[in-house]
Amino acid sequence: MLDQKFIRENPKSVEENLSLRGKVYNISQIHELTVKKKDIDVEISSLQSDSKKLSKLIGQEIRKSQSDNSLELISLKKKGNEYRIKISELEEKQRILGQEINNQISNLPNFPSKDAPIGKDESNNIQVKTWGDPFIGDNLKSHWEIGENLNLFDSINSTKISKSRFITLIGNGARLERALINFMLDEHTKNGYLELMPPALVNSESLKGSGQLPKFSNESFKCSNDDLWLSPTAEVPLTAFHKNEIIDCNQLPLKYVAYSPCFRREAGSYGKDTKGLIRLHQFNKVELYWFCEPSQSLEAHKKITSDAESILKKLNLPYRLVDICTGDLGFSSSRTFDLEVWLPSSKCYREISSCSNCLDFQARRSSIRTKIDKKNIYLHTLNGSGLAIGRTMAAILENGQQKDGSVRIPDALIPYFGSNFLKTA
RNA sequence: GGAGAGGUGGCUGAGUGGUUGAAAGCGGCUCCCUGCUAAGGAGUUACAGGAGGUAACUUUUGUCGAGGGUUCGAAUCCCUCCCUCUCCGCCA
Repeated sequence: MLDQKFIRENPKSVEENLSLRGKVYNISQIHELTVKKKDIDVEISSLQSDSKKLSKLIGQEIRKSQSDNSLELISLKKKGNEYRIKISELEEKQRILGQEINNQISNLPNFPSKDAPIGKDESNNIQVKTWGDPFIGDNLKSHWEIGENLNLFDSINSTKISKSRFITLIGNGARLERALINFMLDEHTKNGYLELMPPALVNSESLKGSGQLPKFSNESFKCSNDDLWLSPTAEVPLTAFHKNEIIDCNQLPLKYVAYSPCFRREAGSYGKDTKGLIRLHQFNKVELYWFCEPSQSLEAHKKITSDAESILKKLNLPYRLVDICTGDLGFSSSRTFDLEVWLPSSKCYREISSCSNCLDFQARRSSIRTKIDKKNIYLHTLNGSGLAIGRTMAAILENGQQKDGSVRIPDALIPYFGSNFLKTA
């Protein structure tokens, strides 16, 4: 959420900043509404002040005269009644305006960072660095072929259970998934993160708080009988964990790691990644999340990204770091670094982690603050996948594939998985 | 799902229509006293918004779970909702 006062006082600057996203934003209407609302706020405030004084006077008169229906009192009460009518009329206008403003501002994305590369879509993203040597060879199998050969997961039967884009992990596939979750959680907790296991169902407020609502209601699953949604990412419950709080600045930064199942409708992605583990309605993810003081967030962004990278390094998976351009930034983010893992079968890098600095955008929506120098200021929030489990499995299968059809398990994972190769049973 | 109880400031806890933004206590902060510590004394101590000021600050409004209503005036009366707790039932 952008600051309403800032919009009122700097409409031009708001438009310029938002337009970096490669789309024209016209906020003249919102601006006009905020100005109008301010005038009404001031008028109401002054009428209320008068009305309040009158009420006190009436109270004093009643006590003094021991009667509450003298001619003078009746006239004073009548005047009070006029105040009430006038104020309630204005309040109605104020309410409608406030709602409209809120509605419109909720649909505005965050300002892109000045440091983010300017561009209109993902073709303008910038590769910052690569790590490891991409595995290139002939006759390399896709992870879904490997999965089928080794009987690691099943999508056919899963459509019977649910529908397409669901998967059932089987035997060593399920075991590998579990090993990856435990491995990542252990690595991050060793690294100073506090583990949380939040609810998978979240209410509308929480989705608004992190930016998924109101604009992207189409992208999450909703429960029909309750105000609850299946969480699309642990970022949602983690943000909401501290909703409406003022956090002691001595406790900052707060660093959380959470495993959670994630649910996404993937509307509009028909025909994309229909095979394998890349794009599912339900997937597992280990998420990193920071709450920090504004002055720390640039540093925190580097740290959260390198914490996510450390997992890829330990798993010995080649990857690259991409600086997302202004036109490709997510709604809540001001700057995002994507980590993309090498997938030999498709000879390209695929997103496996997205590390974003949301500045105070989510904190303002969720009202999460801290007190610095006696002033309440909104915190900065950062999130990063550390990592998406399904895509990590896909990468391990493809990058670890051997000529004999087996898959080599990365050394770091062996203690968790229990053996060093995946073979046919 | 059935029955009951309850939601007040950082915490405990008073408060059923009129200077109550809210007693009292605890905690926090400032100052005083004291050789140190302990104890004692005085004061102070919520959040959000608006207006004015470069600022320190001044002023004003709203907020006693949330939203409505009654009234000149609501923490207090009425309605709706949410949440918490206890007991029973059901259940991983």
